[in-house]
This record gives sequence, structure tokens and C-alpha cells, in this order.
Amino acid sequence: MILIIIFNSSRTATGHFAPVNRLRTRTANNGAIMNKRIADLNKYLADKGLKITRQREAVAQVFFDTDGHISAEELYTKVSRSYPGVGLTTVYRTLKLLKEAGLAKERRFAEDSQGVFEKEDTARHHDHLICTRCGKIVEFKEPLIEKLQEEVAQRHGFSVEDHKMELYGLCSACRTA
Amino acid sequence: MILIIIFNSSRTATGHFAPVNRLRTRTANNGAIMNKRIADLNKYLADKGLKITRQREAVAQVFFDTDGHISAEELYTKVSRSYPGVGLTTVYRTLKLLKEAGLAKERRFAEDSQGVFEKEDTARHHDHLICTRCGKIVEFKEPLIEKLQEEVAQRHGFSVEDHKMELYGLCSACRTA
DNA sequence: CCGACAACTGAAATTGATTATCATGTTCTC
DNA sequence: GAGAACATGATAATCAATTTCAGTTGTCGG
Repeated sequence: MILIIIFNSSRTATGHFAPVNRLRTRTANNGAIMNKRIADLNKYLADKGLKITRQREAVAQVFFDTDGHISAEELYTKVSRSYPGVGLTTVYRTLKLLKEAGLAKERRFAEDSQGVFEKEDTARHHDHLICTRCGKIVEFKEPLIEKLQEEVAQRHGFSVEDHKMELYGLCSACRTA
Repeated sequence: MILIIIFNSSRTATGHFAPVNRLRTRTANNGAIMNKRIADLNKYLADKGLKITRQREAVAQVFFDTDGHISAEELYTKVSRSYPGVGLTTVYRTLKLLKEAGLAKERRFAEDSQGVFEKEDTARHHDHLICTRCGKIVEFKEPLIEKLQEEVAQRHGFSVEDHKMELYGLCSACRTA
């Protein structure tokens, strides 16, 4: 005997069953705490005439709950644990939206590596020290350098919207080893 | 009637005829001015037990004759005009060698763009202002920022080997437009 | 609540820069 | 000048990221 129960699911053309219920009950819209960043994203989407979807909220929520740097692939894995049925494509697309909305920032520390993302508000105005041997990454702030950057830009008629500064070298552990 | 003349050519397995003579008579080794950078490259190759070849000299020569930034693809096109029969693969390989030899530096100004290369001695200790609208790139030097970078690194136990600093914004033309 | 339509989704295909493969060619050393 | 090691170039492979496309779902006006 074969018993098949399809309960409020969305069967896609390729045979995938999206766990709609689980996803829906967990999203911010349905009772959970709607944090400010999700609200910011939703506002951005509404302003642009884009749609607020379960998948976007799921990706955004997991992203906002993550500290430090995370790649699209890693985020996909992490999202899949809580909200299976969200595709890697959607993770990429949502990260792109988060960047556009000014909520995420993309970085790439090595030429041949994949991009990593971090929350814009914690990313703002900090730069990175990268150990070329062990890959260790240290974040730092240097307001004086920022000031000089502004001055240099002004001298050349530029207005600065963003900057990237990375220092490559050896950390103390690798230098003594 | 079919007449085939093969004149001191190197017929590869895929039917390509490399114009060996033309290439040879034009290389630095055969009478032309051997500039210092080519000599540096040759010394590097010799030290590493690698070989000095016509192709490597051709790519290096054209690269050294180029000012500013050039991509591997562009360099390939440019080399092909003077020295046809040099493959794109070899251009990539030679640029890699030039980097290792400390004669070239690779940069990547946009996340999704191809890498561009510039001569190391002109690249050293200068950074870039990039217009996010028109793509204009302005180079600048700011020794004071370098000094501060060293200090910051030291404070975190790092020794600086290299750095990357890019300021993104709008140039005067794009700002007023 | 309903319908319609534009936006969204995810799997698979595609892209594009770069690298690996491999059969043949070339350099350099003795 | 013989041989071993390295180099070459066409092609295939790689890999993150994007595009495609058929099917699905938000959103807005009634």
C-alpha cells in the first residue's frame, strides 16, 4: 500500500516539495520577533516594487543572525538547516538585494576565493589585516587614515562613497614560527 | 595540384604554424636592445632553472612597453599583432612568472572583472581612486597613509608585506553631470 | 475574497576568467 | 648534438556566479 499525503505544499515542476508550513510559521511575519533589519529589507523591497517572500526573509534572518564573514555557499548550507527548500540561486539573489539595500557588504580577501558577506553596519569603516601564511584576519579602525583618504580624494576632485583597504603580511605567530 | 611548403616552421599537432623566423629576429636576444627588465626576467628564470623562450620574451617585451593597466586578454591581443603564434595560455603563464619575479603586479578593481596587470616598479606604493560611474581610475600616493598603515599593523603584531587601498566614489565630471 | 499580472523560485544550463591536461616542441647542459 | 627537463598551445576542465525557464506566489485593484 502506498499512502501519499500532500499537505499545503507547493510541488514544483521538478518534483521538489517546499516545506511551506514550517517555513511560514517561522518567518518574522507570523508572530516571531520582526527585527529592525528585516523591517529595513522589507521597506527597501516595497519601495522598489519587489516582493516580500518567505525565502528572502529566511535568508536575511539567518544572515543577520550571523557574525563575521560568511560566503554565499556557507549561508546556503546554514539556511538549509532551518529552512530547507531555499535554493542557492535565491541566496545569491537575496545577498545582492541586501547589498543594494545597504544592509550587507561583500568582500573578497584573496584573488581566487569566493566572496564573503558581512552586515553593513558592523562592516562600516573597518578594514582588515590579513596574514598571508595562516589566513588570519584582524579587523581594525583608523579614523585618521579615513580622514586622509577624504583629503586625497578631494584633492583629485573625487567624493568618496566607499573604500577598501587591506594590509597583507605575517601575523606575530607566523613571523616567529 | 596542391603545393605545401613548410619553411623552418614548427607544425603543432593541431595544425598551427608558428612563425618562428619572424619571432626570432625580433626578440631581444637577436640584436635588439635588451632592456633591463627583460634581463631581470631572464635572471629570475635562470635562477629558478626555467627556460628563456621566444614566447616569454615576446610577452614580457610587449608588457614592459605598455603603460598603465592591461588585462591578460588585451595583452594577448597586443602580443599577437607583433608576435602571432603566442597562445593566451602562455600569456597567463608569463604574467604569473612576472609577478613571481616581482616585475608585475595584479589588480582587480571590480568584483566580477578580469584581473589587470601593471609594472611593479611603477605600481609600487601607489593606490587608486575609482569612479563608480564612469570607471575612471586615478592613481595617487600618500606616504602618510602608508606610515599609519605600518603603525596599525605593528599594533596588531603584523608585519606589512603588501597593501591594497582603493577609494570608490564619483569623479568631478560625474558628480556635476 | 478574486483575478490578474508582475515578480519570484529553484534546477539546470551557461558564462567567463583562469588553470590543468597532454601531445608535441624547444632549450640548455654536458 | 643528445637527452632530459621544461615550455607551448589547443582544448578541456574548473568554479563561483549568473541566466534561463517553466511553474509558483505576492500584491494590488476591485
